[in-house]
Amino acid sequence: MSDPSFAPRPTLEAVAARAGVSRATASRVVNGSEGVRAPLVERVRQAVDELGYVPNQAARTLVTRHNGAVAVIVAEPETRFFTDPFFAQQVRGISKELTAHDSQLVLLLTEGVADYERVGRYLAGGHVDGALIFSLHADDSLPALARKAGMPTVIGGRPDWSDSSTLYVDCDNRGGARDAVRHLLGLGRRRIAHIAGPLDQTASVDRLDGFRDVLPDTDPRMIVEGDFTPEGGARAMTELLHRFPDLDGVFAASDVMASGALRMLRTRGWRVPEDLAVIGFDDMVSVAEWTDPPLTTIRQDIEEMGRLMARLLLRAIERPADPENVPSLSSIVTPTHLIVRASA
Amino acid sequence: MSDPSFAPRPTLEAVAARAGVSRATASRVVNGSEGVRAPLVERVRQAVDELGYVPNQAARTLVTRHNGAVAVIVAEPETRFFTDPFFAQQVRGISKELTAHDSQLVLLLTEGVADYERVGRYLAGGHVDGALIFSLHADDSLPALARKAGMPTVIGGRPDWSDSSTLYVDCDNRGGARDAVRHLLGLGRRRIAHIAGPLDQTASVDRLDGFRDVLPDTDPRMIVEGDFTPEGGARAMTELLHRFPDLDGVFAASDVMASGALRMLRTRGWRVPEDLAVIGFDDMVSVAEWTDPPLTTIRQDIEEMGRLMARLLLRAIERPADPENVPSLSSIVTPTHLIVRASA
DNA sequence: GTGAAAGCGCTAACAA
DNA sequence: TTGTTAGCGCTTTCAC
Repeated sequence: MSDPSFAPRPTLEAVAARAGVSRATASRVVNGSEGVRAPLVERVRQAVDELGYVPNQAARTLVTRHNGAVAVIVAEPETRFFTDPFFAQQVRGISKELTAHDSQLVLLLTEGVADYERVGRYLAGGHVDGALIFSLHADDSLPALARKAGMPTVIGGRPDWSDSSTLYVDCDNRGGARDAVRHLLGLGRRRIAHIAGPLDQTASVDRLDGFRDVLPDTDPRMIVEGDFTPEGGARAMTELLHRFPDLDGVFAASDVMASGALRMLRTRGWRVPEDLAVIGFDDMVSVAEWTDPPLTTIRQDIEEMGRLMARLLLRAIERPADPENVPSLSSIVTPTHLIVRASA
Repeated sequence: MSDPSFAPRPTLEAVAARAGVSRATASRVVNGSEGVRAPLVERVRQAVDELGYVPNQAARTLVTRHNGAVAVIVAEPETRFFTDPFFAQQVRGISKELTAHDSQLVLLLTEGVADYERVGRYLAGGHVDGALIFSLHADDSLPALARKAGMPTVIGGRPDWSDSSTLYVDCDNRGGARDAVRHLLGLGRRRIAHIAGPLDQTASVDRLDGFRDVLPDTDPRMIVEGDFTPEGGARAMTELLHRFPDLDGVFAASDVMASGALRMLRTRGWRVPEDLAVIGFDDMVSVAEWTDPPLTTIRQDIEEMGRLMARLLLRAIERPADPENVPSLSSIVTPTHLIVRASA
């Protein structure tokens, strides 16, 4: 094929030849090692430019055993991944941090356990230096997979097992939930219900625990499990109103669910916050600022959490856990803040 | 840690030794080559299982020169990528097709031309077998980059140059736009304006051309350029109403912009479709079904287009363009369909 | 049908 | 400071 694009890419060998040096020296220059005399550096640089040389990553990876790429694995059907702004923000943070460290983000979408085998192969195949895993549900085997593949791993959200060698980044879900409920209480509300997230996720459990910390004697029927979607939030709200027509406050475990609840309340003619105060969780700006009325909520800095996850992983990669020492890296829990808008 | 994950991964050598065969034979079995006697196949398989062997992809890539991964490059700031449901749908289609062919999707986010150097390095580094590029603006150098790296490439949307060797997948933007305008005309509307997309993108230009095909004598001031965001749609609508208070129809070049226009119209007390009929483009279900009133629009099957892009690329990879022959692969233009809801 | 051997392009000891 | 020499783990002729 005379297709120019099919001219084989130049190798380091070619660069070395052109610069009249050995492959080793060429390699040193390309990798910015110290101790190559200036004129040689110059010649090699020039050869690189003239030839349009770019190192072959596979060859490099084969010897250095790492490849400047990190996998982001989402234990959630694509539908939710692309639909819930939460993920977008987290990935944005990760992506920024990774880019700044010249590392590539490889997004691994899993449409259910069926894809896990593929993911396992990918990780074990040494495509990436580490893995970031999100949105784990109870008993998810993804972390085990990553561990078996020998991948440094950071988990988004507290895992449901405790194990000091597992790194994660989470926000203070429980504390945030307490703040939310106290805010409602401060508003004089006394009949407060909770729309929980899926209880197979620790974030949901922790927020529920926070709710109970403040209101330990709440009737269990005042707690309804949602699924982190607007529809789920609306359904839960309907159920709650059906059970307790005299509610005056609701703490929803996510803004997205709160938005569904708000929509439902409006269609039923409830006034928010007059009749019923609603508070969310997340401060997903694209949601909370656009509900009617705008949503009072508990802010967690999702993008920052993404950045922190990436940073932690990068560190874990460059400084692999030393079996002899106490692990030098540790998980991170970020603070939350009450953001008051109009709904409570 | 006595971390088991630090046991080095088994190599083909180890498998061969355990099975009592040569590395070559082990390789044949692993790769499913014909012509290895059954008992040997069995022994190798068993060794693979026992050792938990997974081929090292870097080593494999080094010799086969391809690596079962495809890059998806989005020429758009992350903000829009994660915000506009268009991308999500397209990626979903791509991801499905790729997964079905056991190929990995590597998402390369670019936050502007500054990142292009990184992307170029990545492509030339041979990390991936091909590239899918989206959302090109005029004079974007991404395709040139990919070509220089010798990457088979498929572009999402018609590129702004013509060149039969460039593969792309697009929908019939111009025909769809004509249908939209004719629908408005069929409703008896006579003062029809157009909210265009950014005119440095061919999709916008083609839709505008379709508009003009049907309404060649339209006052140029009835055409306002938006930016494919809801805010842009709202701004354009405001401007249009300011210029022509007697409008009775609007064709917006995207559902997302139409939703912004609708929101603006509602706040100003316009009734849709009574006072003003609005039609969009895309049939982004998550948008069009939820506007008030639900949006009449021109449907393009975005997910399917994603699938087609991936399929085309996969074919281009396995059957590299032969300069001697006429290219055996060709671009694809998919049909559009009018979807009538309530807004027009 | 199976194995021996030659690399793929690169980095990293080790010598010089 | 520079070059020589081994591999990294795998696929793939080419003999047997």
